Amino acid sequence: MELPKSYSPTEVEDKIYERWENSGYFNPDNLPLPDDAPIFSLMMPPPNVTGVLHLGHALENTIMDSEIRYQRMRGKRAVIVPGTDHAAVATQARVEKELINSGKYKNPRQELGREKLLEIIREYSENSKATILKQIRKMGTSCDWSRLAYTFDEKREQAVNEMFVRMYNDGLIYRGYRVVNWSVKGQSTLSDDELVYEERQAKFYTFKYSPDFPIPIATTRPETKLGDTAVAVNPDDSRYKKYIGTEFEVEIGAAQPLRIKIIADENVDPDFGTGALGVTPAHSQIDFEMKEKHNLELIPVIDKYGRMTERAGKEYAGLKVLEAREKFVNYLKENDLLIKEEEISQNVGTSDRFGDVVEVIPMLQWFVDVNKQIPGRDKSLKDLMKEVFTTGLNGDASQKIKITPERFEKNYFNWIDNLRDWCISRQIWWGHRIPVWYKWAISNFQDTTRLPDGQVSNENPNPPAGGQKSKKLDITYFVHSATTDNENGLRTGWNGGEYGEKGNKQNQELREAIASRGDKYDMVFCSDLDRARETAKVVFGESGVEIIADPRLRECNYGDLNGHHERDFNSDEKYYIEHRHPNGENAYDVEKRVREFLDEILEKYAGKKIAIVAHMYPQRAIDVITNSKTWDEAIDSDWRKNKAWQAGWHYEYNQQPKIWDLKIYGKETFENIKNGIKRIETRPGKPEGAEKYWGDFRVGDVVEFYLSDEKTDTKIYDIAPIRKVVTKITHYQTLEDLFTNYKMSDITTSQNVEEEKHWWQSKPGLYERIEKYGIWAFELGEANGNKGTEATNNDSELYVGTEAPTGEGWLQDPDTLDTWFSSGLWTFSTLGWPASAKATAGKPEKTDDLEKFHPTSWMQMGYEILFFWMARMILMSGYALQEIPFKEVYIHGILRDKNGKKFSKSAGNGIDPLDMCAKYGTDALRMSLISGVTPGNDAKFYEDKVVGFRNFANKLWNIGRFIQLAINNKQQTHPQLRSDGGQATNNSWEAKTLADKWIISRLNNIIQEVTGDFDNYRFSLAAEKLYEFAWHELADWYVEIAKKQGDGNTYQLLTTVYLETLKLLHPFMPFITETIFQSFEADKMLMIKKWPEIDEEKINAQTEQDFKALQDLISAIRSWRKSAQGGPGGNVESKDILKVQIAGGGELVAEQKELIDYLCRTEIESVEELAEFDLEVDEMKVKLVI
RNA sequence: GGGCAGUUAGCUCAGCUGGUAGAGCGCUACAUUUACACUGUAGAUGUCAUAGGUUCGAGUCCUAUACUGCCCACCA
Repeated sequence: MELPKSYSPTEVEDKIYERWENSGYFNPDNLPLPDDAPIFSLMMPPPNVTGVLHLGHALENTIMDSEIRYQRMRGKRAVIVPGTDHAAVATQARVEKELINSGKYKNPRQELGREKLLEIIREYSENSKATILKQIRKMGTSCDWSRLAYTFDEKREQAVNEMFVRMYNDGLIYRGYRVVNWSVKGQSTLSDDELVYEERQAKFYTFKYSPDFPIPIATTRPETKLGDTAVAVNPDDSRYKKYIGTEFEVEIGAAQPLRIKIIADENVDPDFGTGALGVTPAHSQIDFEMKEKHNLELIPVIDKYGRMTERAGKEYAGLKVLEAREKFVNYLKENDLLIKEEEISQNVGTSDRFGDVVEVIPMLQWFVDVNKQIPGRDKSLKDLMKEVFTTGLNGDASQKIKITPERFEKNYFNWIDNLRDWCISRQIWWGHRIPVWYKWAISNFQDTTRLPDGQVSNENPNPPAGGQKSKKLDITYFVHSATTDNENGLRTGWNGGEYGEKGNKQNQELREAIASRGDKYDMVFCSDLDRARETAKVVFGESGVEIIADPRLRECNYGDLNGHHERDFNSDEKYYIEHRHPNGENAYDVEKRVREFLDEILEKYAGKKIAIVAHMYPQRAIDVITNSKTWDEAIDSDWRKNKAWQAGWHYEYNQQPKIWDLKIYGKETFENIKNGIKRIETRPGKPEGAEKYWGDFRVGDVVEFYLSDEKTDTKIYDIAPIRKVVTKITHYQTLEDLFTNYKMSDITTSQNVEEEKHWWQSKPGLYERIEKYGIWAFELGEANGNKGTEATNNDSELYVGTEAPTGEGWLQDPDTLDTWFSSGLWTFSTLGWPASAKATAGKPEKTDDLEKFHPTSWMQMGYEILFFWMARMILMSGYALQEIPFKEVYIHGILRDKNGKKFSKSAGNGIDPLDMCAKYGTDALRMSLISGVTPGNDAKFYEDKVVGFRNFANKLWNIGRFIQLAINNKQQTHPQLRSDGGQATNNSWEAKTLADKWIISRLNNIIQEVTGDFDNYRFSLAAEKLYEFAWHELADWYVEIAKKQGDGNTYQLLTTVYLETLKLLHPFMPFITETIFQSFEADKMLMIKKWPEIDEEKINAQTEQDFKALQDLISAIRSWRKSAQGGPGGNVESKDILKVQIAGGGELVAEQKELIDYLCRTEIESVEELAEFDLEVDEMKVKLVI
């Protein structure tokens, strides 16, 4: 087959790839190798399906394909398993952005809902995936497509679920209420590693909580100070030492006065700021840790919409963070508390994907515990992650990872040392659903789609598939305005609602407040008492919304509060309680009817935004019901101070049961409860200032019992808590009452009244309270169908499993997993792990592929994902398989444009690798990505570089073309030369001349060096050496010499050297080398040819030295010719007659005279050897020294 | 604050274990030659950031310093 004049990559590349693919040799199982051939496996770092391949991917594909092709030619059973990554946040953020940019949607999550949005993302990702896979082919990557994987396909989902369940069962995954990084814009958590720090200017305020507070503190986030619970100082700080341990109560405008405890902490730098740190456990990682250490309270003042909470105080509730900051700073100024205000620059954590400032807020999320000991192993995940670089996994030196370049080890260790528990739950939808189901969480976990701008969508965008539709009410509660009666201090609720000046003003304020917030309500409810009805009408009447009066929203019927709230009986008018109706209600009755009311409207108007205008007690009842408060707590918040008619209280009602946790002493009791023996729990009324008492519980609440150690009063954790639901509550005035109303057999704790009395009497304080307040009895029922997995307890309300639980009413956690959770499994989830659903914790089960290819031989990645990915692969693999994920890892840098800037869409400097392929050929692109690049260092990419390698490809091509043309010309005289039958490479040549010996020596040298370079991952060097050899030795010299030598032997030799060179170049330039090779040997495939063997005997230093001398001489002559003849139009036709004077090597010159004459177009007349070097040049003589 | 890289020709960068400074691009001159103008031949260009040290010998090893970039922590 004759080659065209120049190489046109576009015509051959696709065909060649197809030929490779059809050959089946991408699949290692098909390679013609002995059974015991060594394995070389490599997992493709899966590109994100967020778009198309960029240059970085091109680089990765080139590196790994070069490596795999080299290994394949070395006779290894080599495989690249290809795949793509669903890239949870990245993809969803990308699609949402596009939807918003399209102008069709303002908030896609809200407007489309979970299923529809997921559908769109799926479609997008499938398109993107298809494109990417095509592009990978285009790059020439020799992957085994039969093993193609996707982090979000069914098999990988199994792996993810299996891993989650195992880690959960081993206690390494836990659900906890802890501070997390929260993107307000993205409405999702982020891991610590996903934060991008930006330097910004900020104001640094120094202030005091109150005039007499002894320690000033400084902050850039004053608004969070509304949630401070401590001030930390350095234990050695003489200024503050005396205050350590004391507690202050300060009133700074929060819902309740702050109790500030002065604590000592080593980490406080006495020289920074005021040397004292205001501790805000709810909104700072470090402060949260202090809270754990010093047992502080936690007050969340910022909510997940980036607005201030009720706890921040009525003045602040609902304000955006920045508004609150301004307001609080003003407050400080007005009260003369602000000491200093200075400009500083600080690092602010922002979200890479969503682009907003990240808030730290406390939330219930899932975490991987990196410090806990792995059951059955003497190490934590953190230890394990270190071990693989030190002693080797489990102390096995063969399970040690080698990293190139080594310096990244240090980075890695530094990162590990700072590693906190890994938050793995995300609130975005695109990703692996957390394999946890909740029985009681039907509405608790529904997605709220309230936006940062305050808009609220009441439609549940995520109706659980096949399950119950979750329900929720969005309630804003307003207290009616003051009537003239009120103003006169009369509490004559039944009377009409005439407004005085104050009432009218309040009404006006309320209308304005509602209007300014743009609040729209679907319904307004009010109590049937006049003043509430009036207020509702005045305030909402014009909006046309229906106003419904409901008697259940009344103030209490002035009932007998029956001893539950002692303070209420004080009648200090603080709580409006009077005793008009002896048979009226108590607070719990109010709660009961309010709950009925709520249940009813929830049934009818689920998802609606409603306003309620009523009185104080129903509001407290709602507070109790929705916020799990006790009545005491509800009563404690002084509603009048907080201008309820302006702000309104905001509640979400969703029928979620309260879950209480309760200590149980005595294992027998615990077991009785666990085993479902019917039981009545009895408790006396509330001890003063004590924790919960039974009067706080209500029917439907869930009680979680923990077994506690009587002596130390601590929970015994190796006994899982059990859960029961409260089915009935009765209050008895005396123990006798209790025992007459219950059958004794129902009661397991005591056999009779006397015994029970005896027990109580032994605890005088308690018994007195029974005497005074009576006793509560509770009946407990089974909390419904909550069978967890084997390793967890049977009574958990949550189910963790690889598949959905059977039975009614289970709802899967709507959260998804951090994308790196699935990426971490990549090296083995791609190989069929888990082998079966029966695989049990700690016992790796192996598929054939897993057995054969894991740990993988090699991995390459950019340093920017070292922590994200490498660390997590080590964690997952080391945990689940007790194996390292890969034996060696090669770190490459990132590509930058010619100005050193990162490539990015926004910078507009993006280069599409496919454009480069089309313009210059894939091989040229590959070479340009490989050469001039050192491991771990960034490299600049510019088009000129590709042009250079395109030229090189063409040079390579034309050498082949020359050989073939020459051979065809010679065929008459040398019939053994054939270009098409394979005989051309039969090695039937002999290195006869100096040039022959030289090129063979050089070839072997190159083989040796390039092989060494490959083995040490010096790809760049290998590529450059081959470039140099092929062009400047083979083409520039030997090809020219071959023209002179011109015999069959020479061409045979030339062909051999050439084809060997093609083999060496094949890993870098697969397409062109394969194409040329097949034009020489049509029935063979270069891809699986054996890598050239070094024949060390053929390496001859003397030969190379001699030839070098010859080259120097020829160069010198040419140089002389040029300078001697000078200027253009020199005489080229006629040959110059030369007399050569030379210091040493005269023999060589004489011997190579003909060649020199040929290459220099000269005629050497004589050669004279001189003793001394003298580089003068005259007309016809060349003097030089060798 | 801790760490890691880099500083070599006009530009982009090699230079692995210390042994007389390299490549590509660009630049200059010549050449239309039968594989290739996507070419060939010849040529110019460097106190290898600075200062010390080790060594027979240092771009390479050691110690400081300067500048540039990156990572981590802090950011009250």
